[in-house]
Parts: sequence; C-alpha cells; structure tokens
Amino acid sequence: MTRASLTREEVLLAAGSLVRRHGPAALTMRALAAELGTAVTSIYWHVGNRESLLDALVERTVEELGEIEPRGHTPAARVMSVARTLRRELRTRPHLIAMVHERGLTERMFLPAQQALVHEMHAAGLRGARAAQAVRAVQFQVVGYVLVERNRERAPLQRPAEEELWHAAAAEQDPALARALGTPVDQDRLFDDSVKALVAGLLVDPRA
Amino acid sequence: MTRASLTREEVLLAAGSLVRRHGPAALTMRALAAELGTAVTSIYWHVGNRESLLDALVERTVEELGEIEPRGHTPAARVMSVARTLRRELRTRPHLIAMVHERGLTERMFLPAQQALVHEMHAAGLRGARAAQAVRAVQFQVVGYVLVERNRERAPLQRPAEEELWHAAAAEQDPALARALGTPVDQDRLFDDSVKALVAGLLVDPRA
DNA sequence: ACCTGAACACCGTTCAAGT
DNA sequence: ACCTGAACACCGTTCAAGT
Repeated sequence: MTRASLTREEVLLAAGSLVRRHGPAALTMRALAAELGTAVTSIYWHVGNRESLLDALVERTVEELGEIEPRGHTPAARVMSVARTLRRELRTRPHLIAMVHERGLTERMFLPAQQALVHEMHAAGLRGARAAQAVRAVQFQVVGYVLVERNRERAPLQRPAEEELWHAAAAEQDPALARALGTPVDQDRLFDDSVKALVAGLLVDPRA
Repeated sequence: MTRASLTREEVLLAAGSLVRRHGPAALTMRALAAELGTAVTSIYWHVGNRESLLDALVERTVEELGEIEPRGHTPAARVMSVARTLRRELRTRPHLIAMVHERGLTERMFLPAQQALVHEMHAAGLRGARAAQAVRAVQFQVVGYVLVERNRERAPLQRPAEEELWHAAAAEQDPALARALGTPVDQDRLFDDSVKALVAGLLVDPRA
C-alpha cells in the first residue's frame, strides 16, 4: 500500500482519530507514524512538533463547535436550550474537551454560545453590567458543570464518600434526603434543575 | 551532607514541594532523587512508583482540606460562606487541584463541605430529594466555578473572543452591556453573584 | 531492611543526507 | 519540496548485586 504523498490534512485526521479513540496520551509521534506508514520524522515536516499538532486538533475542535440555535418561547427557555446544546456537544468529545480545557481555550470555544446568551439576557430585560454578569454566570455554570460531570464519570468508586454523606443526612432525621443522597446522581436532571435555578435567580427583578 | 536514612515522609515532602513550586510535570524521578541526594531507585523502595507517589500527594491534599465552619445568620448566608471557604482553599493549591481533578477525586475532597450543605439545606426547609438536589447543585456550581476560573487564569490572551463579544453586545444597542463585556471579569464578584443567584433559585418555595 | 548502578524500553526532537 | 535513518537527551521501571 503506497501513498501519493503525506499531507498535513492526513496527519491531522489520523492524529484526531487516535486521540478520539484512545486519548491524547496514546498520540505518540511513533504510533502516529506507524498509523500513517511513514517515518516519524516526516510528521515533523508537516506539523512542526507534537505540541503544535495538538494545538491544531484543539483549534479544529473549537471551530467545529457550530452555531447555536436557541429554541423555546421565553428567554429562560431559550437560555436552557443553549445550555443543553452546549452540554450535548461537549459530551461527544470528552478527550478534546479536556485538551481545550488544558490549553485554557474553553472561553474561546464558548464564543458562539456567549453571543446567543447576550441576546437572550437582553430579551429578558437585563441591561448593562447586570446582563453581562448574567451571561457570564450561565457560561461558568455550564462549562463548570460539564467539567465536573466528566470528572465524575472518569472517577473510580467513591463509595466511602456516599456512605458518609448518607449518615450525615440520616443524622438530620430526614430518611428521604438520606435515600436521595445514597442514589446515583441523575446528571441530566441535575443539570436542568441547576441551570433553571440559576436563571430564575438571575432574572428576578432586583427591585422586587 | 549525609543523611541518616531516607524515609517515605521525606520523599513525600520533597515531592510535594516540587509539585507546588513547578507543577507535576517537574516531578521526575530523577529530579526528585537529585533533590533528595539519593539514587533514583531508592525512591521506588519507599513509594512504589511515580503513580502511587502522586496518589499519596493527592490523598494528603484531600485530607488537608479541613473542616468547614459555616458562618452567617441565615441558611443562604451560611451556604455562601461554605462556598467562599471552599473556593479560597482550592485556590491556594492550584497544581494539586488539577491533580485531584485528573484522578476523579474532586467529589471525595468535597465531602466535609457536602455535609455542611446538607445541614444548611435542611435548615432552609428543604426536604428529601429536593434537598439532595440542592446540595448537589451548589457542589457542582462551586467545583465547576473553580475549575473554569483556574482555566481562565492559565489561559493565554483571548482578545479576539472578547472583541467579538463586544460587537455582539453593541449590536443589541446596549453600550453599557458592551462595555461590561469588554471589561475583565471580576471573579470574586461573579462567584458571589452566581452562587447567590443559584441559592435564591433553589430556595424559592415551589408552591409559590 | 535498605540502597545502588547498569540496563531496558520507551519518549520527543534534531540533523545531515538523500531524492 | 519532501522524506529518511541515525543519534541525542530525556523518561519510568526492573533487577541483580551489594550492605
């Protein structure tokens, strides 16, 4: 199996596939060369070095995070839909999220979403610094949630923690609370509830 | 300079100091051995290998995150104080936070705080599954915020993003909003505002 | 029980030499 | 313009040999 000639695009595709399948640690220059059927050093001609190869993958991911189309009849509902879309998009690229996070580019990735949020907060009647703060609060909330959630999913057993919590709750004499804390988190519902609560808190009339 | 004999404690202290000063990447077995004035292989006898050395450091950090003492006159105020304490504690150990996060132990680290939150939510009148959900919402919010915040601080210049946002806001004909979004985030205030908004949203009477 | 140096199998990267 | 293999300076880890 011969190749016409190696291209930068081929390198990026193979590297992206490797990362998506096995994570960034599996992306060694030697493994990538083997996958491409070339000498290790050829890769350097096309992408410089490993660091800038990863940069290029991250850049591509940021671009792929397409336009956001808010849906719903109220600003609060549309903010929810933006938040849900973001979360869904992020969850399909776990390794690449982590890489974007490591590189400190989370914010840039969220730019389209931020613009949608600006629009919705304005529609909800928020103005000036207060609207800006609300946009940022939702942004931090969603990004943070996805980071924590991913952390949870990778986490090893955390039984002792859950057990102890259970006891703390039992001490409050609230068996329903204790039971709820002993149950695994329903992450979809917790996400919805949290964002809804935050948005409700943000949209409260400050003169009320 | 001779030593009586190398101890596990010495190894952990030197390793912790290295990580605190220069991050986990700087913790190579050879560098650590040089710091300790021993052969590289001696370290293996005391801590097994690099992975379990890092595990031990993380474990120690989790333990150091001491008891939480909620302050304030209302449940909402005490939840805020728990959130602020957590954030402060986490911010003084940036590299170690990242390591705890990588290992998926964030939740275990938050156990004492969770117990305090259970108490406060109960005091605020929340019961059963709803109280559990509120505890978790605050936990996710605080952890997520600190992760995002740390990401922001490590981030390179993100000027293009800020500029574009500024324009999006200008399109809404709200110069004050545009100005606010062009200004760097006041992270202390955003944290307070976000947690306050979330707690307000969570404590709203559902029958209202 | 504790420490050692040599050796192994991996890395990313450079570079002179090829076509 | 593009590709190559050899070589370099790093890794973490194993192990037989010392005391």
